[in-house]
Formats: sequence, C-alpha cells, structure tokens
Amino acid sequence: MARSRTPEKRSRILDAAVKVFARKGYFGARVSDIAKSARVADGTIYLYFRNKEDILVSLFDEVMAEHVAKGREELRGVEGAEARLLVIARHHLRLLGGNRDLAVVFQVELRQSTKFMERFTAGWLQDYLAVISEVIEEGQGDGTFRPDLSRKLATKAFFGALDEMVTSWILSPKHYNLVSQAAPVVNLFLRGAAASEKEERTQRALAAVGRGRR
Amino acid sequence: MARSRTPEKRSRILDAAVKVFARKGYFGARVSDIAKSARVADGTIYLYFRNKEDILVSLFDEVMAEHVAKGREELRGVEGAEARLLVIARHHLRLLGGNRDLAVVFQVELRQSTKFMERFTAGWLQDYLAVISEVIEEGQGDGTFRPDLSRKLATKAFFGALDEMVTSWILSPKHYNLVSQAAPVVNLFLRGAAASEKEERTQRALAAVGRGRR
Amino acid sequence: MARSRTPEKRSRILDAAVKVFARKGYFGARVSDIAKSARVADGTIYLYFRNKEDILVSLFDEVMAEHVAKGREELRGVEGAEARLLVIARHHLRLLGGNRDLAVVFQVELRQSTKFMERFTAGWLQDYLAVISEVIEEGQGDGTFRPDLSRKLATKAFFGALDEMVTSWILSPKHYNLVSQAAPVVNLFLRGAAASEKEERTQRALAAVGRGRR
Amino acid sequence: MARSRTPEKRSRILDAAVKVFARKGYFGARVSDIAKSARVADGTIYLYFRNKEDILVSLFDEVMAEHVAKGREELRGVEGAEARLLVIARHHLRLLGGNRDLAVVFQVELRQSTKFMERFTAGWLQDYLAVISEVIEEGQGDGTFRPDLSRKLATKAFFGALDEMVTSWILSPKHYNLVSQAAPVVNLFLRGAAASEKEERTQRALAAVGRGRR
DNA sequence: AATGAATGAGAGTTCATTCAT
DNA sequence: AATGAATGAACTCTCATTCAT
Repeated sequence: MARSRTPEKRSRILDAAVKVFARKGYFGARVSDIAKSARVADGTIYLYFRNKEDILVSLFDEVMAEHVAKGREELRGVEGAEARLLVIARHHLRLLGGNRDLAVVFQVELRQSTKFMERFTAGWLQDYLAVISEVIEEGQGDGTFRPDLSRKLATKAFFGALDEMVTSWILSPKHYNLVSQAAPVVNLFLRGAAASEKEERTQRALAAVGRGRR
Repeated sequence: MARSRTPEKRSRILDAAVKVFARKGYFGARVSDIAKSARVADGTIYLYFRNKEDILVSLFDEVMAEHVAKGREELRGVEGAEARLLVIARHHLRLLGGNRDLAVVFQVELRQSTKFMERFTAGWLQDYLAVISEVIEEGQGDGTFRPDLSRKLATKAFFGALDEMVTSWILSPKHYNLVSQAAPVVNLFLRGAAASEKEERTQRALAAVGRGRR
Repeated sequence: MARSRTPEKRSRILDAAVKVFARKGYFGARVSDIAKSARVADGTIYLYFRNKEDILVSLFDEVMAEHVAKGREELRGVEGAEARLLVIARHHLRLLGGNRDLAVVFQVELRQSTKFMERFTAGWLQDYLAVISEVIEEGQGDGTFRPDLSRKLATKAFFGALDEMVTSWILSPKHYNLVSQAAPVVNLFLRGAAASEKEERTQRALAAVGRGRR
Repeated sequence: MARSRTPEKRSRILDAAVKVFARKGYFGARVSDIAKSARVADGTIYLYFRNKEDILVSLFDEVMAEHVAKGREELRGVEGAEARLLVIARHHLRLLGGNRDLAVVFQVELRQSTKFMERFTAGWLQDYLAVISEVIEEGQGDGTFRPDLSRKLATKAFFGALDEMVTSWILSPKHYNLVSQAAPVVNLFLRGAAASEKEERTQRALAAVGRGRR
C-alpha cells in the first residue's frame, strides 16, 4: 500500500541533513549518510528533493522563511531604531546560538561556493539585509542615527559584526552564551569604540597620573 | 645537472590554483585544470605539493605570511590607535580588493569546512586578530578608546565588518573600489552609528520641521 | 522490495575474476575487465567485495573451503595410508586439472607476494598440509611408512611434488590428463626412485649384458 | 667528464633490486626505490636495463648462469646417480638458503605471471631440469634406479620437493638451516616413504604388541 | 510511496620512463 | 655517463542518482 508523502518525513530528512552536513561538510556528506540518519532508504530522499544540492538549498530557504517571519513578528511592537537593532541582533544570535549544527551549516557549509553565495545573496539574505537597512534608514530619519553614514555600509558592518560573532562562536571550543553578545555588539555599533571627548579627557588624566606614579 | 626545480614553477602553480579555485570552487576544481592552467603536467603538481588540499593550504599560508609581514612594516611608523586601525583596514582591503580571484578564494573557498576553518583560525587568523586586538588595547591604554568595551568583542566586530565588506564586494556585480571603504568603516567603528547628543538635538528639530511642513 | 542482492551475481563475479586473473595476471587485470566479463557495472563489484584484493582472497577461501570439505568426505571411507594419499593426490589434481584458469590462479597469481603467501600459508594451506601430515603419521603408526622420516619433511615433499605436477601442466602447451599423474606420484613417493636390491641385481646384470653386446 | 659504464654499478643495481623486490614485491617496488638503494639516479637504471622487467629477468639470468655453471663444476667429480642427486640438492638449497632475499625473489617474485614463468620455463629452468633428468636417466641406465618410472615425472617430483623446501623455509619465521634438508629429501626420493617389507613386518608386530598392552 | 541494488562517470594520485642539462 | 625534474597514461574506488520491484 502506498503511504502518502508525509511532511514529517521531509523534515526528518532536513534535520538529518543539518546534522550530517555540520559534521562532515557538504561535500564530505554522502546522501546515504543523510538517509541512514533519517531512517529512510537512499532513494526516498529523491522523492522529497531533486538532488543533494536541493537539500541544502531547501534547508536554508525553510529555516530562513521561518526566521524572517518570526523576526518581523518580534519587531512589530518595538519602537525606536536602537531597540529594533537589538531585537534583530538577539533574534539572529538566538537562532544560531541555539543550534550549533545549524550554525555550522549556515556559517560554513552554505558558503561553499560563489554559486551558492550568489543564490543566497540574491534571496533571503537580501531580505534580511533590507530589514537592517530599513531600521537604519528609520534611525537616520528620526535623528537617532548620524545622517552622514552610508546606509549600505552601515548595514554590512552591522551584519558583518554579528556574523563574525557566530563564526567565532562556532570555532571556539568554549560553549558560551551567544545571545548575550547582542547588547554589546549593538552598543558598539551605536556608540563606537572611541571614547567621547569627556571620557577621553578623564582617561588622559588618569593615564597621565598612572605614568607619573611609575 | 638535470632541469632543476624552480620556485618559479611552484608559484606558477599557486597562481593557477587561485584562478581555478576562484572560478570553479575547491571541490569543483580538478587538479588537471590547475596543471593545464599552469602549463605543467598533472604529475608535476605532486612534485611541489603533497596533494590538492596542500595547494590550498600553501596558498593561504604563503599569502598570509607576506601580508602579515607587510602589514607589520606599514604599521611601524604609524602612531595612534585610530590611525593604526585605518592602516590595517586599508591593508586588508587593498590585498583582497586588488585581486578578485584571491578574494574569492579567501572569502569562500577557504571556508569550505570546519576542518579548514579551524586550521586557519588556529593559525594566521589568530595572529591577524591579535594585531587588531593589540591596537585596541593600546587605544584603551591611552584613553582613545572606551575603557568599558570587551577587547575581544571589539576585535571580532571590526574584523567582521571588514570581512563583510570584502564578501559583499565579491558578490556584487559592480566593480567599485574596495579600499575606499576603509575610512568609512573605521569611522563607523570609532564613532558609532548613533548621532551625538548635539547632532541628535539638531536632527530632531529638523525632523520636526520636516513633519510640520507636510 | 528492490532488486535483491543475489549470490548468483557474486559467483558470476568470482568466475569472471578467475578467467581474467588467469589471462592477465592479478596486477594486469583491471577491475573493469572483471566487471565487463561478469556483465555487471564496475561499481557493482564493490557491493560484493571490499576491493580488488578481496576478490582474489575470497576466490581462494571459497574454493578451498569446498575443496577441503569434499576432500574430507572422500577420505572418509578409505582405509590405509597409501590409499588415502592416492585419494588426496587425485582430489588435488582433479580440482586443478579440471579448470586450467583456476589452476593458473592457484599456481601463479596467488603467489604474487609474500604478503599473500603468508596469508595462505597461515590459513587453508596449513589445514591442507595438516591432512597430509596426519595420513603420514597414521602410516607410521601402523607400520606402513618408515618410522625414521621426518613427518614434516615428507609432507612438504609430497605436496611439493603434486604442486610441481600442476605448475608444469599449466606451462605445458600439451593438454594431457593431470589426474592420471596421481598414481605415479604416489607410487614414487612410497617406493622411491631407487631400484630394490633384487631389482638392482637384475638390472645390473642386464646392464652388463647390454654393455657386452655393444 | 663521462665516466664509463661500470659493471660494478650494474651489479650494485641488481643487488639493490634483490633487496627491494624481496621486501616489496615486484609490483610494489618502485624503480626509484631500487635507484635509491643502489645510490644512483633513477635515470641511471635505464642506462643498464631496458626497463623494470629487464631488471628482474637479468637478475634471474645472471644468477642462474653462475649457479648452473658452478653446479656443473661440482658435479664433475662425482660418480653415481644417488651421489649426484645429493650434490644437486645441496647446491640448490645452498644457493637459496644462503640469501633469504634472493630466495624470496626466486620463489615468489619470479612467479608473478605466466608470462614470466613461461619465459623461465623455456630458459634456464629447462636446463636445470635437464640436468636432473640426465642424472635420473643415468641412474636408470646403470640399474640404480627403477626402470619403470617416468623420467619426466621423477624429475618434476624431485624438483618440486626441493622447491617446496625452499618456499616453506621462506615463509617460516624460524631460521633453520636449509642445506641440512638436502640429504633427507634425497633419501626420501630414493627409498620412498613406505617401509620395506622386512621393516613392515617388524613394525606391524611391534604395533600389535602395542595394541595388546593397552 | 518506499526501497536499496545497480549503475557508471569521474578524479586524485602514482610511477615507469624520458630527456634537457 | 649521470642526473633527477618532468611527463602523462593508467587505474582503483566512490557516490549521486536511477529504477525494477
């Protein structure tokens, strides 16, 4: 008897794929590894996905669809560019910080080739960056953010900083909490690394004293 | 004496590898493609490299060795944390912005797998991040930089921002000048995206006027 | 159920391997030759055997398992060391004399390397020689065989003689019947090449006469 | 300056080849291994030998030429078929028992393929077997050996027995003296394994007593 | 729909041989 | 004569995909 294609089986395959891709890498992973991990036959994979690449692509698409939707949801009630950036950062770091395997796939395996990357850049990532960009625009509109400042560049810098937090976290043997970096990153992005003039004056004085003592 | 092993041939192979890896990706590149592009026989590759992976690793090691050495040189005469960060950013973006193929290999192909990435993270990248970290420490020491501010986090954010500039440049069809982004990135990193209080007040007033007019 | 792995296919591969190894030698034989001869795809070979060497080893193991089992069977009803040796010799020469390709594989290809030989010596060949050794021991026990006489040495000599019959038969262009050499070999092994004293006397006399005539 | 081809270098290569072939097998041995072991450049090998196979063939030819010549020498002063067989056996076992590597090459590597074997069988081995055959013929002529007895078969049996002594010795981890097996092998070949009638009677009696006692 | 045996193209690597020096 | 870098043909094995059951 023909059982019907279950969405449950599909997501079992995707879950298995995350695990296997994370452990062995996209090229190192065999389709049969994924099948075994999902407890289906090799051929069954091809009832749900066109080919190996399609598994990876579907993985990204589906996770991102949910991620962006939820992100929009969270953003809805939040006012102010700064607060909104914090929401984005927390959302981003929560997703990946909560699932190391998924993080590995997103930070490493999805960047296999320019082919993949172009695909993503043109798709979800575009949307994702657009959200950030809009918040920044909003901030510039209401005077919260500096009016000089390329919106594009700021968007990339913000995303790049977040992205590096994740990559660094993946590669670190320590299992620290990733979400807790959201606030400091946003703070740095907003205030910058330089001391304010007032702070700077104080600091210099202290430094001078320090030098004097020695 | 027989025809002697020339270092020239070795670097011809490495140059060819950059080209081929950039166009086809590491896994998509065949050793024979590299050989053909370097105008040597397939077997000759193996006189200079242990295997395909060794080509990629050597590529990275040798480019980085030179890059870091030159970077140290440039940094020598420069005083002040802010100026030094600018030197680093320009140096970074100049290297990759000057050779798209190399940039692709560094941004994409070298991040094939956690295996590779761990290797790099433990090696040159460590050194590279250490240089940035030292500059930030220095800036905190002399009061230029905010004393609160995790040095580690700031280092990652700065590197992440630069890294994203390069990745974005690679994927963009436009051929803009990458180095010109050094100053804005450093400025953003130092001053932050937020308007200063004074600026903010002005901005808000202007914004109010704007709203009033409509 | 998918097409099931048939033992028939496995033995088709083994049969093909015998043919191909015999004609081209183990190293000269390509796996694809065997595949073609067995009418399966190259990859199919690897569903049944770990690698090329495993084909050769399995070949030997399986043929020997059957050969030794059948030999034990035949030996069961036979009484007397001399008769038993004859059974062994006939059994040995029948196996190889009935399949020239198999004989080539056993006499030549399986002796490729000390690695192979040690493997075999430690395995089936050991068992095989043990059977001969037991028969000789039995013969010594019941007074049929000379009590002085190293059992080990006699075993090797008997096996060596049989072995050389096969090798010689393989290399000969003539297609004579190998089994018919069983009786003479056993006879030689038992009685020796020397004339008995009585025979010797007669022979000498005849010889003398012969000389006298010339 | 062109140094002249020295026969010393040639034999250095052959000696190296014996070692390398014995350790790695003919196919496992790389020409460069032999070159390194002989302390010459890879290319130099080809000034003395046509190709890899020619090294093996030359090895066999040259060792056999000397072996057969020396064998003829030794045989010269010896009278009587039995004594002559002993000389042959001792000579054979002395050559190979004195140089394990050479023995491995002769027993194993030279039997790589029917191609090799046919070559040898048609050449030196032919001569070698002919010597044995002649001695047997002589023994039959003077009444020492049984007149019924195929000369060919007896020759093969004798050679086969000797050959097996060597093979067995190679594969044994024990380092026993091979030459000491010459006399027992010849004895077995001449007298046979069976007890003489007189012996047999005595043995049976003893055996009966033995049974009675239990 | 599910299975998993079968397929066969494909690629990294080795190494005997050549030949410029 | 000697060298050893260079060559490139050759071959095993893997694995994504197909398809008979």
